[in-house]
Amino acid sequence: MDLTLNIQLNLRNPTSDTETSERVKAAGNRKKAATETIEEAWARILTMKNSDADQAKLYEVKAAMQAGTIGRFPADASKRFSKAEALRMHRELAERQREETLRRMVEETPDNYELILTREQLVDLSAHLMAEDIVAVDTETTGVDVYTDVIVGMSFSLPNADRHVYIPVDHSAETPQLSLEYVLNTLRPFLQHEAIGKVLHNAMFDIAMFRRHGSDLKGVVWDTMTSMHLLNENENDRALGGVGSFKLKDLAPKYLGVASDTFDALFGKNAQFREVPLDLALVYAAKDTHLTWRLYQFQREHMAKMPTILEYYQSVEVPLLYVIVDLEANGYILDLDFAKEYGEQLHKRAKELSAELIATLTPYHDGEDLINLNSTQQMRPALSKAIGKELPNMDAKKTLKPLKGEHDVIAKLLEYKNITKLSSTYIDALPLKQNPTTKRWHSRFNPMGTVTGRFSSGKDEEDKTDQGFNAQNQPQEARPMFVAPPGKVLVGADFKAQEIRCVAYLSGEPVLIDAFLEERDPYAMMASNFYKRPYEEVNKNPDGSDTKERKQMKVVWLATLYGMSDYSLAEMLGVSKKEATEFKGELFGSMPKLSAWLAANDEFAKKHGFVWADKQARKRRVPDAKLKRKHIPYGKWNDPKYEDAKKHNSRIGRALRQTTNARVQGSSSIQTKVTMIRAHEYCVKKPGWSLWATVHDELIFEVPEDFTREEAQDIRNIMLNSYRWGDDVPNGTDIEVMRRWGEGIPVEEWFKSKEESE
DNA sequence: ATTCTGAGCCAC
DNA sequence: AAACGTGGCTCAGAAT
Repeated sequence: MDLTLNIQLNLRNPTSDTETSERVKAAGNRKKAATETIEEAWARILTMKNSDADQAKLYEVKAAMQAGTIGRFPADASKRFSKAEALRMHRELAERQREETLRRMVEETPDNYELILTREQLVDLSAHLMAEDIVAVDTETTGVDVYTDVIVGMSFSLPNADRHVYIPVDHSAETPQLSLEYVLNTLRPFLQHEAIGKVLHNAMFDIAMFRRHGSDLKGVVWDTMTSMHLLNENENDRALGGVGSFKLKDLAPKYLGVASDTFDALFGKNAQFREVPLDLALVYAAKDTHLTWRLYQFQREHMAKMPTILEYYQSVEVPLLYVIVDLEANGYILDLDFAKEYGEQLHKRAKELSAELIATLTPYHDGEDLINLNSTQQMRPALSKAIGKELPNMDAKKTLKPLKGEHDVIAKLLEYKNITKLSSTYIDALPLKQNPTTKRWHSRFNPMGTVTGRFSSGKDEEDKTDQGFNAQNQPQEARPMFVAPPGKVLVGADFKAQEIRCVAYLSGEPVLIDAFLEERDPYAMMASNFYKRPYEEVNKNPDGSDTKERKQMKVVWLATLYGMSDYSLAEMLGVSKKEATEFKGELFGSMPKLSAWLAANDEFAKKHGFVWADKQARKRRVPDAKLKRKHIPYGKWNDPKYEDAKKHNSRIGRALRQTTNARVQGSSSIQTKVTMIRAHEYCVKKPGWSLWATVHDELIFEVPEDFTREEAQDIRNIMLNSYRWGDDVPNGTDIEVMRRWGEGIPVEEWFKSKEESE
């Protein structure tokens, strides 16, 4: 209601022409009296130290004043003209522009945009929807919590009929509207029609929203947001030419040449769409599906030129959307008693440590206030003085840990940091994120959240409820908070050595392939090959622990996969750089096919500016790989003249480090996603079964606790056979059963102990 | 008062 | 010179 009033008020503009000219006149009169003219004031204000944003605003106001469109506020006119006043005038200017934009939007509403308000209109629309092949769909809601918020309207773009409609169902306008229930019932044949395609921007949100209101949205064939990720995963990155986001409003200007204002810019920050007047709601909402449709056509055309990507998108990423909606909706149960008890333990210990640390460090702290143990800025100088040694930074692993044995204060600080991180980020924070509607905890899994194709997990950009959390970085200590529902258990299945198997397949390296064929540990196999010693001897120590050689091989392996320099490798292994270089040289000398593959990845990227994931399903564009290195003469490294050259070269280095990793991580993510789709298909056929989570190389299921050996075997088959690395490299999996996350026993043991207790 | 950035650290 | 890939969250401190 507020907004409607505002708009009406503002259309009867308070700063009418006569008033404006009066103000201009008043300002002019006072100008003579003042010691400073407006021109002088502007000169003074514009030479002040203003931020870029402020400076731009100031110029806008100056131009508007000169054009006579805005004058000084009468209340301010007696005072000296200040920057603050100019900025207040800018706010009025911006507000007028906003109103003008809204007025124009309504005035210029295209003829084929229609508001659907009556049963007759809806019945007619329904018939036309059923005659379409593909329709663009969007919902307008009260918020982004798909378990709590409600639909206030929905829009559709019908390409065959050339119509773009908005159906308000819960706007606070006085105009009578159709009820949501009636609309959903009438449109159900369309919404649930598998063969009538649906195109959306961020489809997971709308699928979940429709489901919440009791109507599945079937037949989604394209998501302009996820497909944009596939077409340009760097769209987020302005340094690589992206627009900085994957929002429809940001993509439309770039790819369709259509200017598009954001919701916030048009309606204000915390505006509710249901308060937007219907004529305005129509043009805004219908434009959304119209743009979605046009973006779809554009994307479709471009992806068709990359048929392997198109095939992957349609057969994996699109079906996956439904899988993730289910996975997220299933959610988690947390053991709040566990969290409370554990949290109290942590607080108690943190308090003790905090008191001791403050007592020790206060004499070395310069500030007036008590030293803040969480501030690296305060802690570094104080701690340096306390131990009599200048610390370069406060990095726990690199800087503090090596000094732990010598200085009790550092040992205590490390324990303190550990505990406070654990409690503030996980143990205390998670219990507060329970969803008010479902009473469960729901994380977000973004299937296109990374540039390589892995999932990211966390909260929604637009989410103001603070209920989201990253489910993929829960530390070992926090995982037991997550418990299986009553009568169920969690079954975790990982891809054993997923990325190394992937490398074995992509490179064709026989040393690696043989390791997997013989079901041997690849690190031990590499160690055996490298040190020319028997496999058993380098695999496990007599006490069952991992050998030094195997551990070292794992470090080197991962280092290489991620493009680590010899310098860093030496640091990590505790040897000289020369030794590290030799070590790597010999190791990879013993695996020529792998070495050739690594080199080929870089060469390909240098030539083409991108690399492929498996089966050319996905590209990772690294345009910086094509740049030519700039020469920096010896001894000039610290010359400021070469700052840009250094930056330039480090971009190239970074791009080349990304190539191999992107191929491996990208291909592995495809394996995980395909397997998830198969796993989901299996779950929907089994009462009580659901997918619970995925953590990159791992799937976790929620299943009835009386699940059978046969069903466990089904899970194994799904893991091993849904996506294979060619014919030569077998997959591997370990399956475990848990009542609490992270406290698993091997599935065989689970069945054995069950039989024994019977 | 709100938003942004960097340091640091959790996961794979 | 920099030196390990992909993410997200919290806190401090600065910027707006």
